[in-house]
Amino acid sequence: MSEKDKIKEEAAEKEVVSRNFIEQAIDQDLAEGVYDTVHTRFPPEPNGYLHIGHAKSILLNYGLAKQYGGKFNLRFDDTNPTKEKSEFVESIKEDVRWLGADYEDRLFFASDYFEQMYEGAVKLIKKGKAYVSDLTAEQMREYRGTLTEPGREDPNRDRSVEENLRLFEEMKEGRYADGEKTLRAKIDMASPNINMRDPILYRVAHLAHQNTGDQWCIYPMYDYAHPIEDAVEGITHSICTLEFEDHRPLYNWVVQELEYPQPPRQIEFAKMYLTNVVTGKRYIKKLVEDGAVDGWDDPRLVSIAALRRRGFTPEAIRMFVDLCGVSKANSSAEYSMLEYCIREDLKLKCPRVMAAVDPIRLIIDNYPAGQTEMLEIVNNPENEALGSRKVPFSGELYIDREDFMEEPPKKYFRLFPGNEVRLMGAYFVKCTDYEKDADGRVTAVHCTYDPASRGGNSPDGRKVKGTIHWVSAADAVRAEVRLYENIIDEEKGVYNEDGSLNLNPDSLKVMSGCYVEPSVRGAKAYDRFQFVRQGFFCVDSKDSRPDALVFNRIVSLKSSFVLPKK
RNA sequence: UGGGCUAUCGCCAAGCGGUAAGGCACAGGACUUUGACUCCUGCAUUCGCCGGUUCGAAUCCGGCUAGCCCAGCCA
Repeated sequence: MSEKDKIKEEAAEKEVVSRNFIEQAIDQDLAEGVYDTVHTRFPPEPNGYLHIGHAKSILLNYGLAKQYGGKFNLRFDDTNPTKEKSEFVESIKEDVRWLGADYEDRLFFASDYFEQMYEGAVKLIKKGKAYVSDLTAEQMREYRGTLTEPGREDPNRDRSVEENLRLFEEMKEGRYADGEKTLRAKIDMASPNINMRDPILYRVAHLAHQNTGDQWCIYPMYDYAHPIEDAVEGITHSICTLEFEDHRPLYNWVVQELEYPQPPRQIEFAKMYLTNVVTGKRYIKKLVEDGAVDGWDDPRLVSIAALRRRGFTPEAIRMFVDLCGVSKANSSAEYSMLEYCIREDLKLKCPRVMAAVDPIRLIIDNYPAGQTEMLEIVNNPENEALGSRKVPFSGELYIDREDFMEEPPKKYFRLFPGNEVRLMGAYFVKCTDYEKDADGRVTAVHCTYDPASRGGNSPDGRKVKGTIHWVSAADAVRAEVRLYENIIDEEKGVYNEDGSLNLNPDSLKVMSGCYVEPSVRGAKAYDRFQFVRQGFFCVDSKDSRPDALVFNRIVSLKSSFVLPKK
């Protein structure tokens, strides 16, 4: 009965899962009948690669649509041809799809609405709400005023509707050079909100656009274009980041003046990054140019492409985003939270296999010479569905260097002279001797095995404290394993005083002579494994070949074992 | 110094006037053929600060402090 109460309580707890402030706003809108559906969008400018920060926006928007039975659009905000490339629209589409944010057939481009935007501008001019300005960029800045002083009115502010119409038409026809004329909204030059001081709606730019080519030489500004894009697509909740809060009055001004029947509602949230990561385009560009990283998808980076290559799953990223939550407080999540998510996701999904990343030989002196036997080992003790495999065992194995010590500290319960351990899934072995090279480096460890302990248990009930992993030398698959640490030196923080990055010199360790058990032979790109006692690993999609496997360490296993310092 | 926003445990984050959820991290312990996993246990007499209202305040009011954003013909 107390058992029942517990279950009840747990169920109640689940019901009470709190809603974030955006969900609360949507609930209210729905309850009040402001909207009867939810339609969101992810509106990236195709000017670079997506990173973990974008994942939050994508998954938040997609998740909301799904949760409320609504729709989700992918829309490229391509209103500034100077920065945009079709290369980026392709990579963004790939990343969004990979993350699982299904926009179905709703892929849009802001540039598809250029005609409507133009007509909207004409409408504003006719309403006396917009005018053509002759001010240069520099003059514009002077007239704008400062944070504390109001701006001054544009000398062209009171041009007639007819003249504005003619001038704007001429802008469109290409009669003016870049920067010669702009179209401005007529709002309030004395507004304490600088965004409302007659913001520019259109600028002239004689430039080919990635989507519309040479069709246009005037391009709408974000503040004018974005509300139109949302309204045209029937977006109900336009979710963006905090820095646009000041733009909301302008957003509302546009949809109101253009008289859209069901204006969308802009809601801002705080973007969240990870602590100690690099996301700045300039910085990453420099790392790539300097050869400090392998490219924009170097597994040490946190672009979506990098995370994918490292071996992260969309599920783990989704879990991470969910765990972080949504709020308006600027924050930065610790990397350990992401690590938790990927371990949690992979724990049951991956087969657990054995690999000697830094191998030394283990010779079983009393094992019949030339003999090999096949041992059946389960692939994942926590997930029977993954079945089992046969692993060859012989008298000469590889083990990891860390699993042997000549002079062990206290509480070390791996291999050392005289100590007995279990070879996982195989036999008990007792260390009898070891060999060193001229430099004093251990090259081989000798032991004897107990034939009665086959499978890993002794019939006499004898216990061992340590269990180590192994690979049969003659059957092992040679592989390269790449061990990653944060590319940033976490002790010092991301940036140096001069603005350069504090790089961690040990962020990449390439282990080239690793031995992996034969069951991984033929592993393909993105195949993931747990290397028992070590971590989760993923076949590198760029450099791995069937006959020369390359593994990326996605994340290590947690460990409370630390070797005491000598 | 104008405007906007934010402040709850090391990091996220609930809380919406009735007496501080949860997760990550961390620390103990149990279990263990992964020093993993799992399971227990611990982890904010206190909500940026100071006042006020109230029987009662993290929640309401006033004042202060700190941080973030805004003066692109970028988004």
